[in-house]
Amino acid sequence: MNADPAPGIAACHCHTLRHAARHLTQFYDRMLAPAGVKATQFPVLAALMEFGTMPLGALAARLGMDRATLGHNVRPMLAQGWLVMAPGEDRRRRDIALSAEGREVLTGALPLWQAAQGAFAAGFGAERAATLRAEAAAAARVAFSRRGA
Amino acid sequence: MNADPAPGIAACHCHTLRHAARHLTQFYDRMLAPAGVKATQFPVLAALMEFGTMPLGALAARLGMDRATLGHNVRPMLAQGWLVMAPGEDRRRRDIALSAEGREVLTGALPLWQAAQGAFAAGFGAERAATLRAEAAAAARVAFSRRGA
DNA sequence: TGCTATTATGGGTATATGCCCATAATTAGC
DNA sequence: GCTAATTATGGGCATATACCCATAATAGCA
Repeated sequence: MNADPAPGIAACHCHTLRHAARHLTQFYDRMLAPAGVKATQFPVLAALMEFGTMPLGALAARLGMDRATLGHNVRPMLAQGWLVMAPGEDRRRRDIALSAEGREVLTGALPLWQAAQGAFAAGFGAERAATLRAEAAAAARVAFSRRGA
Repeated sequence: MNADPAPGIAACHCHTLRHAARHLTQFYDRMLAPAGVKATQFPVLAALMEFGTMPLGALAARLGMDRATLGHNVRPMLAQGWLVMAPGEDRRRRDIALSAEGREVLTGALPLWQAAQGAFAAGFGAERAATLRAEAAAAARVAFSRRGA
Protein backbone atom coordinates (compact mmCIF):
# COMPACT_ATOMS: atom_id res chain seq x y z
CA MET A 1 0.00 0.00 0.00
CA ASN A 2 0.92 3.60 -0.45
CA ALA A 3 0.47 6.66 1.73
CA ASP A 4 -0.11 9.64 -0.51
CA PRO A 5 -3.08 10.02 -2.83
CA ALA A 6 -2.93 12.61 -5.56
CA PRO A 7 -4.17 16.19 -4.93
CA GLY A 8 -7.23 16.07 -7.20
CA ILE A 9 -8.52 12.88 -5.70
CA ALA A 10 -7.71 14.26 -2.26
CA ALA A 11 -10.57 16.73 -2.71
CA CYS A 12 -13.06 13.88 -2.26
CA HIS A 13 -14.23 13.73 1.35
CA CYS A 14 -15.22 10.10 0.98
CA HIS A 15 -12.05 8.85 -0.63
CA THR A 16 -9.82 10.68 1.84
CA LEU A 17 -11.60 9.28 4.89
CA ARG A 18 -11.64 5.78 3.41
CA HIS A 19 -7.94 6.09 2.73
CA ALA A 20 -7.20 7.14 6.30
CA ALA A 21 -9.39 4.38 7.70
CA ARG A 22 -7.57 1.75 5.65
CA HIS A 23 -4.16 2.81 6.93
CA LEU A 24 -5.29 3.14 10.54
CA THR A 25 -6.84 -0.31 10.30
CA GLN A 26 -3.62 -1.86 9.05
CA PHE A 27 -1.64 -0.15 11.78
CA TYR A 28 -3.98 -1.27 14.56
CA ASP A 29 -4.25 -4.77 13.09
CA ARG A 30 -0.50 -5.18 13.34
CA MET A 31 -0.28 -3.70 16.80
CA LEU A 32 -3.06 -5.95 18.14
CA ALA A 33 -1.87 -9.08 16.34
CA PRO A 34 0.22 -10.46 19.27
CA ALA A 35 -3.02 -10.76 21.26
CA GLY A 36 -4.75 -12.54 18.37
CA VAL A 37 -7.27 -9.70 18.14
CA LYS A 38 -8.14 -7.75 15.00
CA ALA A 39 -8.95 -4.07 14.63
CA THR A 40 -12.59 -4.95 14.04
CA GLN A 41 -12.81 -7.26 17.04
CA PHE A 42 -11.33 -5.01 19.70
CA PRO A 43 -14.23 -2.52 19.74
CA VAL A 44 -16.68 -5.40 20.16
CA LEU A 45 -14.85 -6.76 23.20
CA ALA A 46 -14.32 -3.28 24.63
CA ALA A 47 -17.96 -2.28 24.20
CA LEU A 48 -19.24 -5.44 25.88
CA MET A 49 -16.84 -4.91 28.76
CA GLU A 50 -17.84 -1.28 29.11
CA PHE A 51 -21.60 -1.56 28.67
CA GLY A 52 -22.27 -5.17 29.56
CA THR A 53 -24.39 -7.82 27.93
CA MET A 54 -26.72 -6.67 25.17
CA PRO A 55 -28.41 -8.03 22.05
CA LEU A 56 -26.81 -7.84 18.63
CA GLY A 57 -28.85 -4.92 17.41
CA ALA A 58 -28.03 -2.78 20.41
CA LEU A 59 -24.34 -3.57 20.06
CA ALA A 60 -24.43 -2.66 16.38
CA ALA A 61 -26.05 0.65 17.30
CA ARG A 62 -23.35 1.30 19.89
CA LEU A 63 -20.62 0.61 17.36
CA GLY A 64 -22.39 2.53 14.60
CA MET A 65 -22.41 -0.36 12.18
CA ASP A 66 -24.75 -2.59 10.25
CA ARG A 67 -26.39 -5.44 12.17
CA ALA A 68 -25.55 -8.02 9.53
CA THR A 69 -21.93 -6.90 9.37
CA LEU A 70 -21.59 -7.14 13.12
CA GLY A 71 -23.27 -10.53 13.04
CA HIS A 72 -20.64 -11.78 10.60
CA ASN A 73 -17.80 -10.32 12.67
CA VAL A 74 -19.16 -11.80 15.88
CA ARG A 75 -19.49 -15.34 14.54
CA PRO A 76 -15.79 -16.33 14.79
CA MET A 77 -15.58 -14.73 18.24
CA LEU A 78 -18.43 -16.98 19.35
CA ALA A 79 -16.70 -19.98 17.81
CA GLN A 80 -13.51 -19.14 19.71
CA GLY A 81 -15.44 -18.87 22.94
CA TRP A 82 -14.71 -15.18 23.53
CA LEU A 83 -18.41 -14.42 23.42
CA VAL A 84 -21.48 -16.36 24.46
CA MET A 85 -25.11 -16.07 23.44
CA ALA A 86 -27.90 -16.31 25.98
CA PRO A 87 -31.68 -15.93 25.76
CA GLY A 88 -32.72 -12.31 26.29
CA GLU A 89 -35.83 -10.77 27.78
CA ASP A 90 -37.83 -11.43 24.66
CA ARG A 91 -37.83 -14.82 23.05
CA ARG A 92 -36.72 -13.12 19.85
CA ARG A 93 -33.73 -11.54 21.60
CA ARG A 94 -30.43 -13.25 22.22
CA ASP A 95 -28.00 -11.39 24.41
CA ILE A 96 -24.31 -11.36 23.59
CA ALA A 97 -21.99 -11.52 26.60
CA LEU A 98 -18.25 -11.52 27.15
CA SER A 99 -17.06 -14.91 28.43
CA ALA A 100 -14.28 -15.34 30.96
CA GLU A 101 -11.98 -16.19 28.09
CA GLY A 102 -13.13 -13.12 26.24
CA ARG A 103 -12.25 -10.97 29.23
CA GLU A 104 -8.79 -12.53 29.30
CA VAL A 105 -8.29 -11.83 25.61
CA LEU A 106 -9.39 -8.25 26.12
CA THR A 107 -7.04 -7.89 29.08
CA GLY A 108 -4.20 -9.05 26.88
CA ALA A 109 -5.17 -6.74 24.04
CA LEU A 110 -5.70 -3.58 26.09
CA PRO A 111 -2.01 -2.66 26.54
CA LEU A 112 -1.43 -3.27 22.83
CA TRP A 113 -4.33 -1.01 21.96
CA GLN A 114 -2.99 1.63 24.33
CA ALA A 115 0.40 1.32 22.66
CA ALA A 116 -1.24 1.85 19.27
CA GLN A 117 -3.16 4.84 20.56
CA GLY A 118 0.05 6.22 22.06
CA ALA A 119 2.16 5.61 18.98
CA PHE A 120 -0.36 7.38 16.77
CA ALA A 121 -0.72 10.27 19.21
CA ALA A 122 3.07 10.56 19.45
CA GLY A 123 3.37 10.94 15.68
CA PHE A 124 0.26 13.02 15.09
CA GLY A 125 -0.15 14.98 18.31
CA ALA A 126 -2.54 14.04 21.11
CA GLU A 127 -4.59 17.22 20.89
CA ARG A 128 -4.73 17.02 17.12
CA ALA A 129 -5.83 13.38 17.27
CA ALA A 130 -8.64 14.20 19.68
CA THR A 131 -9.83 16.93 17.33
CA LEU A 132 -9.65 14.59 14.36
CA ARG A 133 -11.71 12.00 16.22
CA ALA A 134 -14.34 14.54 17.15
CA GLU A 135 -14.51 15.91 13.61
CA ALA A 136 -14.69 12.45 12.08
CA ALA A 137 -17.52 11.54 14.44
CA ALA A 138 -19.35 14.73 13.47
CA ALA A 139 -18.79 13.95 9.79
CA ALA A 140 -20.29 10.51 10.31
CA ARG A 141 -23.38 12.11 11.81
CA VAL A 142 -23.72 14.52 8.89
CA ALA A 143 -23.34 11.75 6.33
CA PHE A 144 -25.80 9.60 8.24
CA SER A 145 -28.37 12.39 8.42
CA ARG A 146 -28.15 12.91 4.65
CA ARG A 147 -28.22 9.23 3.77
CA GLY A 148 -31.79 9.45 2.45
CA ALA A 149 -30.86 11.97 -0.24
CA MET B 1 -26.74 1.38 10.52
CA ASN B 2 -26.49 3.83 13.35
CA ALA B 3 -24.76 7.20 13.70
CA ASP B 4 -23.49 7.56 17.25
CA PRO B 5 -20.94 5.27 18.83
CA ALA B 6 -20.52 5.34 22.61
CA PRO B 7 -18.04 7.72 24.25
CA GLY B 8 -15.55 5.11 25.48
CA ILE B 9 -15.24 3.47 22.12
CA ALA B 10 -15.05 6.90 20.54
CA ALA B 11 -11.61 7.30 22.10
CA CYS B 12 -10.21 4.82 19.57
CA HIS B 13 -8.69 6.66 16.62
CA CYS B 14 -9.06 3.61 14.42
CA HIS B 15 -12.66 2.82 15.23
CA THR B 16 -13.77 6.44 14.86
CA LEU B 17 -12.19 6.86 11.44
CA ARG B 18 -13.55 3.53 10.25
CA HIS B 19 -16.98 4.56 11.47
CA ALA B 20 -16.83 7.84 9.57
CA ALA B 21 -15.55 6.13 6.44
CA ARG B 22 -18.44 3.64 6.51
CA HIS B 23 -21.06 6.36 6.69
CA LEU B 24 -19.41 8.55 4.06
CA THR B 25 -19.19 5.52 1.79
CA GLN B 26 -22.88 4.78 2.15
CA PHE B 27 -23.78 8.39 1.48
CA TYR B 28 -21.61 8.61 -1.64
CA ASP B 29 -22.77 5.21 -2.84
CA ARG B 30 -26.37 6.39 -2.79
CA MET B 31 -25.58 9.72 -4.40
CA LEU B 32 -23.61 8.11 -7.24
CA ALA B 33 -26.03 5.23 -7.77
CA PRO B 34 -28.06 6.93 -10.57
CA ALA B 35 -24.89 6.90 -12.70
CA GLY B 36 -24.26 3.22 -11.92
CA VAL B 37 -20.99 4.12 -10.23
CA LYS B 38 -19.91 3.10 -6.73
CA ALA B 39 -17.94 5.06 -4.18
CA THR B 40 -14.94 2.84 -4.80
CA GLN B 41 -15.14 3.17 -8.57
CA PHE B 42 -15.40 6.92 -8.89
CA PRO B 43 -11.84 7.64 -7.70
CA VAL B 44 -10.48 5.11 -10.20
CA LEU B 45 -12.24 6.82 -13.11
CA ALA B 46 -11.34 10.28 -11.85
CA ALA B 47 -7.67 9.42 -11.36
CA LEU B 48 -7.34 7.94 -14.84
CA MET B 49 -9.03 11.00 -16.33
CA GLU B 50 -6.79 13.34 -14.37
CA PHE B 51 -3.45 11.58 -14.73
CA GLY B 52 -3.94 9.48 -17.84
CA THR B 53 -3.10 5.88 -18.62
CA MET B 54 -0.92 4.08 -16.13
CA PRO B 55 -0.24 0.53 -14.90
CA LEU B 56 -2.12 -1.01 -12.02
CA GLY B 57 0.63 -0.54 -9.47
CA ALA B 58 1.01 3.15 -10.21
CA LEU B 59 -2.74 3.66 -9.97
CA ALA B 60 -2.84 1.84 -6.64
CA ALA B 61 -0.08 4.13 -5.39
CA ARG B 62 -2.02 7.19 -6.55
CA LEU B 63 -5.13 6.01 -4.73
CA GLY B 64 -3.19 4.90 -1.66
CA MET B 65 -4.49 1.36 -1.74
CA ASP B 66 -3.35 -2.22 -2.05
CA ARG B 67 -2.54 -3.46 -5.57
CA ALA B 68 -4.55 -6.64 -5.17
CA THR B 69 -7.55 -4.75 -3.83
CA LEU B 70 -7.46 -2.34 -6.75
CA GLY B 71 -7.07 -5.27 -9.12
CA HIS B 72 -10.27 -6.80 -7.78
CA ASN B 73 -12.12 -3.48 -7.97
CA VAL B 74 -10.95 -2.85 -11.52
CA ARG B 75 -12.04 -6.24 -12.87
CA PRO B 76 -15.78 -5.47 -13.19
CA MET B 77 -14.96 -2.08 -14.70
CA LEU B 78 -12.94 -3.85 -17.38
CA ALA B 79 -15.79 -6.30 -17.94
CA GLN B 80 -18.21 -3.40 -18.39
CA GLY B 81 -15.88 -1.77 -20.89
CA TRP B 82 -15.25 1.35 -18.84
CA LEU B 83 -11.54 0.54 -18.74
CA VAL B 84 -9.22 -1.16 -21.19
CA MET B 85 -5.87 -2.87 -20.73
CA ALA B 86 -3.04 -2.33 -23.18
CA PRO B 87 0.58 -3.53 -23.27
CA GLY B 88 2.87 -1.07 -21.49
CA GLU B 89 6.50 -0.14 -22.04
CA ASP B 90 7.73 -3.31 -20.42
CA ARG B 91 6.35 -6.65 -21.39
CA ARG B 92 5.49 -7.17 -17.71
CA ARG B 93 3.50 -3.93 -17.63
CA ARG B 94 -0.10 -3.57 -18.72
CA ASP B 95 -1.46 -0.05 -18.82
CA ILE B 96 -4.99 0.71 -17.67
CA ALA B 97 -6.82 3.36 -19.70
CA LEU B 98 -10.23 4.97 -19.64
CA SER B 99 -12.31 3.91 -22.64
CA ALA B 100 -14.71 6.24 -24.46
CA GLU B 101 -17.53 4.58 -22.54
CA GLY B 102 -15.62 5.06 -19.29
CA ARG B 103 -15.32 8.77 -20.01
CA GLU B 104 -19.06 8.94 -20.62
CA VAL B 105 -19.77 7.20 -17.34
CA LEU B 106 -17.44 9.57 -15.53
CA THR B 107 -19.12 12.54 -17.20
CA GLY B 108 -22.46 11.31 -15.92
CA ALA B 109 -21.12 10.69 -12.42
CA LEU B 110 -19.29 13.97 -11.99
CA PRO B 111 -22.34 16.16 -11.24
CA LEU B 112 -23.59 13.54 -8.79
CA TRP B 113 -20.22 13.50 -7.05
CA GLN B 114 -20.25 17.29 -6.92
CA ALA B 115 -23.73 17.15 -5.42
CA ALA B 116 -22.47 14.74 -2.75
CA GLN B 117 -19.48 16.96 -2.03
CA GLY B 118 -21.77 19.97 -1.82
CA ALA B 119 -24.37 18.27 0.37
CA PHE B 120 -21.71 17.18 2.81
CA ALA B 121 -20.05 20.59 2.84
CA ALA B 122 -23.43 22.24 3.37
CA GLY B 123 -24.08 20.16 6.47
CA PHE B 124 -20.58 20.11 7.83
CA GLY B 125 -19.07 23.38 6.67
CA ALA B 126 -16.82 23.76 3.64
CA GLU B 127 -13.85 25.05 5.59
CA ARG B 128 -14.28 22.43 8.25
CA ALA B 129 -14.51 19.67 5.62
CA ALA B 130 -11.29 20.84 3.98
CA THR B 131 -9.54 20.74 7.35
CA LEU B 132 -10.91 17.29 8.08
CA ARG B 133 -9.63 16.04 4.72
CA ALA B 134 -6.18 17.46 5.33
CA GLU B 135 -6.04 16.02 8.84
CA ALA B 136 -7.27 12.62 7.72
CA ALA B 137 -4.63 12.56 4.98
CA ALA B 138 -1.97 13.46 7.53
CA ALA B 139 -3.25 10.74 9.86
CA ALA B 140 -2.97 8.23 7.03
CA ARG B 141 0.66 9.23 6.53
CA VAL B 142 1.41 8.85 10.24
CA ALA B 143 -0.24 5.42 10.40
CA PHE B 144 1.56 4.37 7.25
CA SER B 145 4.93 5.49 8.58
CA ARG B 146 4.42 3.45 11.77
CA ARG B 147 3.09 0.36 10.03
CA GLY B 148 6.33 -1.57 10.71
CA ALA B 149 5.94 -1.29 14.47
C1' DT C 1 26.92 -14.17 -21.22
C1' DG C 2 24.76 -15.96 -17.35
C1' DC C 3 23.17 -15.40 -12.53
C1' DT C 4 20.84 -12.73 -9.13
C1' DA C 5 18.00 -9.06 -7.35
C1' DT C 6 14.24 -6.19 -8.29
C1' DT C 7 9.78 -5.13 -10.07
C1' DA C 8 4.97 -5.99 -11.99
C1' DT C 9 1.24 -8.72 -12.09
C1' DG C 10 -2.24 -12.22 -10.90
C1' DG C 11 -4.41 -16.13 -8.16
C1' DG C 12 -5.88 -17.97 -3.86
C1' DT C 13 -7.57 -17.28 0.67
C1' DA C 14 -9.69 -14.96 4.51
C1' DT C 15 -12.15 -11.41 6.34
C1' DA C 16 -15.23 -6.96 6.20
C1' DT C 17 -19.13 -4.56 4.71
C1' DG C 18 -23.86 -3.96 3.75
C1' DC C 19 -27.90 -4.95 0.96
C1' DC C 20 -32.17 -7.85 0.53
C1' DC C 21 -35.41 -11.13 2.11
C1' DA C 22 -37.33 -14.71 5.25
C1' DT C 23 -38.59 -16.01 9.79
C1' DA C 24 -40.22 -15.46 14.32
C1' DA C 25 -41.89 -13.01 18.27
C1' DT C 26 -43.84 -8.99 20.29
C1' DT C 27 -46.91 -5.05 20.37
C1' DA C 28 -50.84 -2.20 18.84
C1' DG C 29 -55.43 -1.70 17.12
C1' DC C 30 -59.86 -3.21 16.48
C1' DG D 1 -58.89 -12.44 21.36
C1' DC D 2 -57.48 -11.95 16.47
C1' DT D 3 -55.18 -9.55 12.91
C1' DA D 4 -51.72 -6.22 11.33
C1' DA D 5 -47.62 -3.51 12.07
C1' DT D 6 -43.25 -3.50 14.34
C1' DT D 7 -38.97 -5.38 15.88
C1' DA D 8 -35.04 -8.87 16.21
C1' DT D 9 -32.44 -12.03 14.16
C1' DG D 10 -30.21 -14.81 10.58
C1' DG D 11 -29.03 -16.52 5.72
C1' DG D 12 -27.72 -15.50 1.07
C1' DC D 13 -25.47 -12.58 -2.09
C1' DA D 14 -22.23 -9.21 -3.91
C1' DT D 15 -18.48 -6.52 -3.20
C1' DA D 16 -14.14 -4.52 -0.60
C1' DT D 17 -9.91 -5.20 1.60
C1' DA D 18 -5.43 -7.10 2.09
C1' DC D 19 -2.47 -10.80 3.06
C1' DC D 20 0.65 -14.54 0.93
C1' DC D 21 2.86 -16.81 -2.80
C1' DA D 22 3.81 -17.86 -7.67
C1' DT D 23 5.11 -16.25 -12.12
C1' DA D 24 7.28 -13.49 -15.46
C1' DA D 25 10.18 -9.86 -17.15
C1' DT D 26 13.66 -6.40 -16.53
C1' DA D 27 18.03 -4.55 -14.66
C1' DG D 28 22.48 -5.01 -12.62
C1' DC D 29 26.70 -7.27 -12.02
C1' DA D 30 30.37 -10.73 -12.24
